[in-house]
Amino acid sequence: MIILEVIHYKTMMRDVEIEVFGGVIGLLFLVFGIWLGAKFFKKPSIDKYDADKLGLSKREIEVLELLANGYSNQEVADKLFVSLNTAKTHISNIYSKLNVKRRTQAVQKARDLALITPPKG
Amino acid sequence: MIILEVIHYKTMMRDVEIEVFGGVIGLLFLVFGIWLGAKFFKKPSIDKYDADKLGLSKREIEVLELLANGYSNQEVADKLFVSLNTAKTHISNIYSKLNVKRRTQAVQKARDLALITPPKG
DNA sequence: GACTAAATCACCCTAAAGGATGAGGAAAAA
DNA sequence: TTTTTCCTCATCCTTTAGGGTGATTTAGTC
Repeated sequence: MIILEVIHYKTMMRDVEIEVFGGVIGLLFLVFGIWLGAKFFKKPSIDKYDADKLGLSKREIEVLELLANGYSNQEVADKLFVSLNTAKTHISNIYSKLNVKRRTQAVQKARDLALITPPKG
Repeated sequence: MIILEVIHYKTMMRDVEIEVFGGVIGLLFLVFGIWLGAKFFKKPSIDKYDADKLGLSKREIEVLELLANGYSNQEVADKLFVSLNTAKTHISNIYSKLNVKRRTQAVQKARDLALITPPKG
């Protein structure tokens, strides 16, 4: 293994250099460890597969995320730079595809199916 | 620093021992890194928030649960065997106490504060 | 007993949400 | 190129949600 080879080569160095080297190696493992920790404990992103199965478009997922964050129709429209009518159309289409009748149900179903980013944490 | 002292002491060891030592040190940093990564990226476990601090009554928590399950005002009323007006009053009071303006925000906040039963698990 | 909080219900009104439908343009797929 | 999907916006209409206020009853507290 390359790293161990380098460690072996290090035996020719002076004492101060050895300590610095050890620190660098430790730092590398530390960074790698943090990366591993983040990889396995960080919240998962949206499941595009399920979204496709329900026929939800990219825009609709976007709207769904906003609904889950408590935005009103008008706020969704402002956020996406579209008219209120457009936002309402998207929302209505979402209800149809999710087979629900209200936004709270849509958000609930979206959470269950992991269609949206989970709540903060 | 203790670890660096140990690394220094290591210079008296034989080559094979050096490699093993390096692996151990790396492993320690790795574990520490994973711990760090988990600490900052893992979803924190929900501490049981004191509903009393928000002044939410038992009945209001009940209503909140129903809102989180996507019920309409009328359905909440039916579920609790009260009038629609009563349900609306409870809901309005909830909004005031949670300092929100819409039901989706109330549900969101209730989830964040673990005031209601989590969706799953 | 008086005080307080909680739960209940009512009426008024405005704002927001939702249903149905049509339609035009852009982009991708056939 | 034709078709289809998506995004966009619109109008009309109904239903639901929400804000404000006041009132009654009951249960627990001081």
